[in-house]
Amino acid sequence: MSVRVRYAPSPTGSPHVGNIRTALYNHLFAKRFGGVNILRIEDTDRARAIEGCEEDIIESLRYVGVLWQEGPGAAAVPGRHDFGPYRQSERKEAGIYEPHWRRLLEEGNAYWAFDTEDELKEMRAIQEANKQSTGYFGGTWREATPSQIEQAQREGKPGVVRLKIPRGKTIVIEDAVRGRIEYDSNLVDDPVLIKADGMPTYHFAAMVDDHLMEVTHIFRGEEWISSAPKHVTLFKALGWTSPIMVHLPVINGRDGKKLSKRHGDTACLDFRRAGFQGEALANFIALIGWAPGGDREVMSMDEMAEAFDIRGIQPSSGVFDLEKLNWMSGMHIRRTTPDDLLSSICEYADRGETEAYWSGRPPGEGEPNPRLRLKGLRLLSARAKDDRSYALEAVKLEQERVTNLAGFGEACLFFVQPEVEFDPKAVDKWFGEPHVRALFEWLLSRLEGPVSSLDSVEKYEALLREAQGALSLEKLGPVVHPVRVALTGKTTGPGLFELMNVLGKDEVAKRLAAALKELPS
RNA sequence: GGCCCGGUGGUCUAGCGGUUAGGACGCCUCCCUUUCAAGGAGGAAAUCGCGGGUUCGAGUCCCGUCCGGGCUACCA
Repeated sequence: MSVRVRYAPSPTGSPHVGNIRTALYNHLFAKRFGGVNILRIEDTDRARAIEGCEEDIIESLRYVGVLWQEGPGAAAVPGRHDFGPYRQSERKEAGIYEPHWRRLLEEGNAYWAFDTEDELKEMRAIQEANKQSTGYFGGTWREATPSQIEQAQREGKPGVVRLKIPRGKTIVIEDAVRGRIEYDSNLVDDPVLIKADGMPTYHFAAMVDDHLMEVTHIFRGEEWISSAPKHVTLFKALGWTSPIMVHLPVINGRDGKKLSKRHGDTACLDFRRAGFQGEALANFIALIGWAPGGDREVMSMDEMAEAFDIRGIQPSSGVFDLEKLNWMSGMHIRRTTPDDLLSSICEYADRGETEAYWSGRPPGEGEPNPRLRLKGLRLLSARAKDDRSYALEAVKLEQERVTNLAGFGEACLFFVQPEVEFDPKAVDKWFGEPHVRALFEWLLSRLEGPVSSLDSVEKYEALLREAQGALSLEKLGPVVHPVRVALTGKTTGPGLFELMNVLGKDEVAKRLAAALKELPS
């Protein structure tokens, strides 16, 4: 039987990295075994539904490179059996669930219950007072007679359908990650299958859909593990075989607590806004909770799919370590071809959310200066439009010292800004040296004079070495460093000769002249 | 409270009865070098949560215990 898996989010918020990791595992697993990945929207809770959420889900998936062959946003394949619709609200409307719960009722595996909210609350209070487990273990309705039920219905009481969990048994679940887990069925309460508004609950809809959609493996968060006995009971009652369950460990924040807003970026799309490439994020989150064989870490989506194996999934929870993401992101930046990289940078720079993301951060304290970053990004993207090869050369020179798309903003800024913005510390460090004025003037005279063509890295190097000799300097450093500050405004960056070669003779001359004016008199 | 899951350096992890407990991020040192990175070579950092067993031998198996987490909804 071929593999069929599903990512089944409920549209209650923008998916965070933990959710997306689940989606990623589904994709990797399907891809590894040539199976199908399904996107199914679990929108059975009308009260919690958030408008526009489905778009966020789809965008998040596309961003990290998760593919799905069935469900909203999937391209229809002619001739293939369609298991849709793929939104549970639509499935409910289509009457897909009803025959199954009716059957459960008829066969005595489920029952109507008409407890009011207050009655339920009171029951729970009593259970708590008596230190019993809370939940619906029978109440007044599990063993109600048909006439009692009829009467309640006649009175128009709102009712729910509950699954009748068999008592006095051991319910066994086989988890692919943790192995065999046993539950005392007396401790498993009767879950609601159909709510009073007629909508199915997760417990019912998800399992019915998994069966109908011929799902073979259920990848889901660990938080579902304790309701798994309800699910296997349901499958059994319906005479269906349960898919293999794969419960995934949770991802925590730095402090070991569940990932939340106070950890900063947690939504998948936050990382797109921050400038991480989708594949880098995917690589990183895949490795929280899963280890491919060997010592491999930096992997493309294809490489991960090839290596993906449930046996490599960790049962223990993991921590989201931004430092390591940064490193991994840098590795992916280096693996990207310069041409693709430039395209990604421009796309990133041009996206509206980028500006919103960075301009909303306070300047200072942290490393990146949002103002310079945005300025660089904007200018670089503009430059790429009318002189792509220039922008490409700039990107190439910065490629190995930048860790994500956003970093090209400040890194490439000096290449594309009309006037260099000097870092005061760089100026303090080098422009005060006594030989600098003479150095700049010497270079300027050579550049403005009838020099032979300066069209290679080597020629720039030769020029600077000549300057070193002309000024009788022992080392090349005193030549290189001030010139670097003059041309870039900074003390760090690509090799000076390389960068001069990209800037070109005229621009170098212009900047040297401008720098001369910055020198203390 | 009850039930369930988890526990190897700060972090991600390898390990599947016998290893000097391996790798990666981060940190430190050195090399390379015009700076910063990248790259290379080293280093500090884990009595494998703790305590008992089983065994010639335990991170690996068993029990207990502690700590962390999840569930305990007509939410998913």
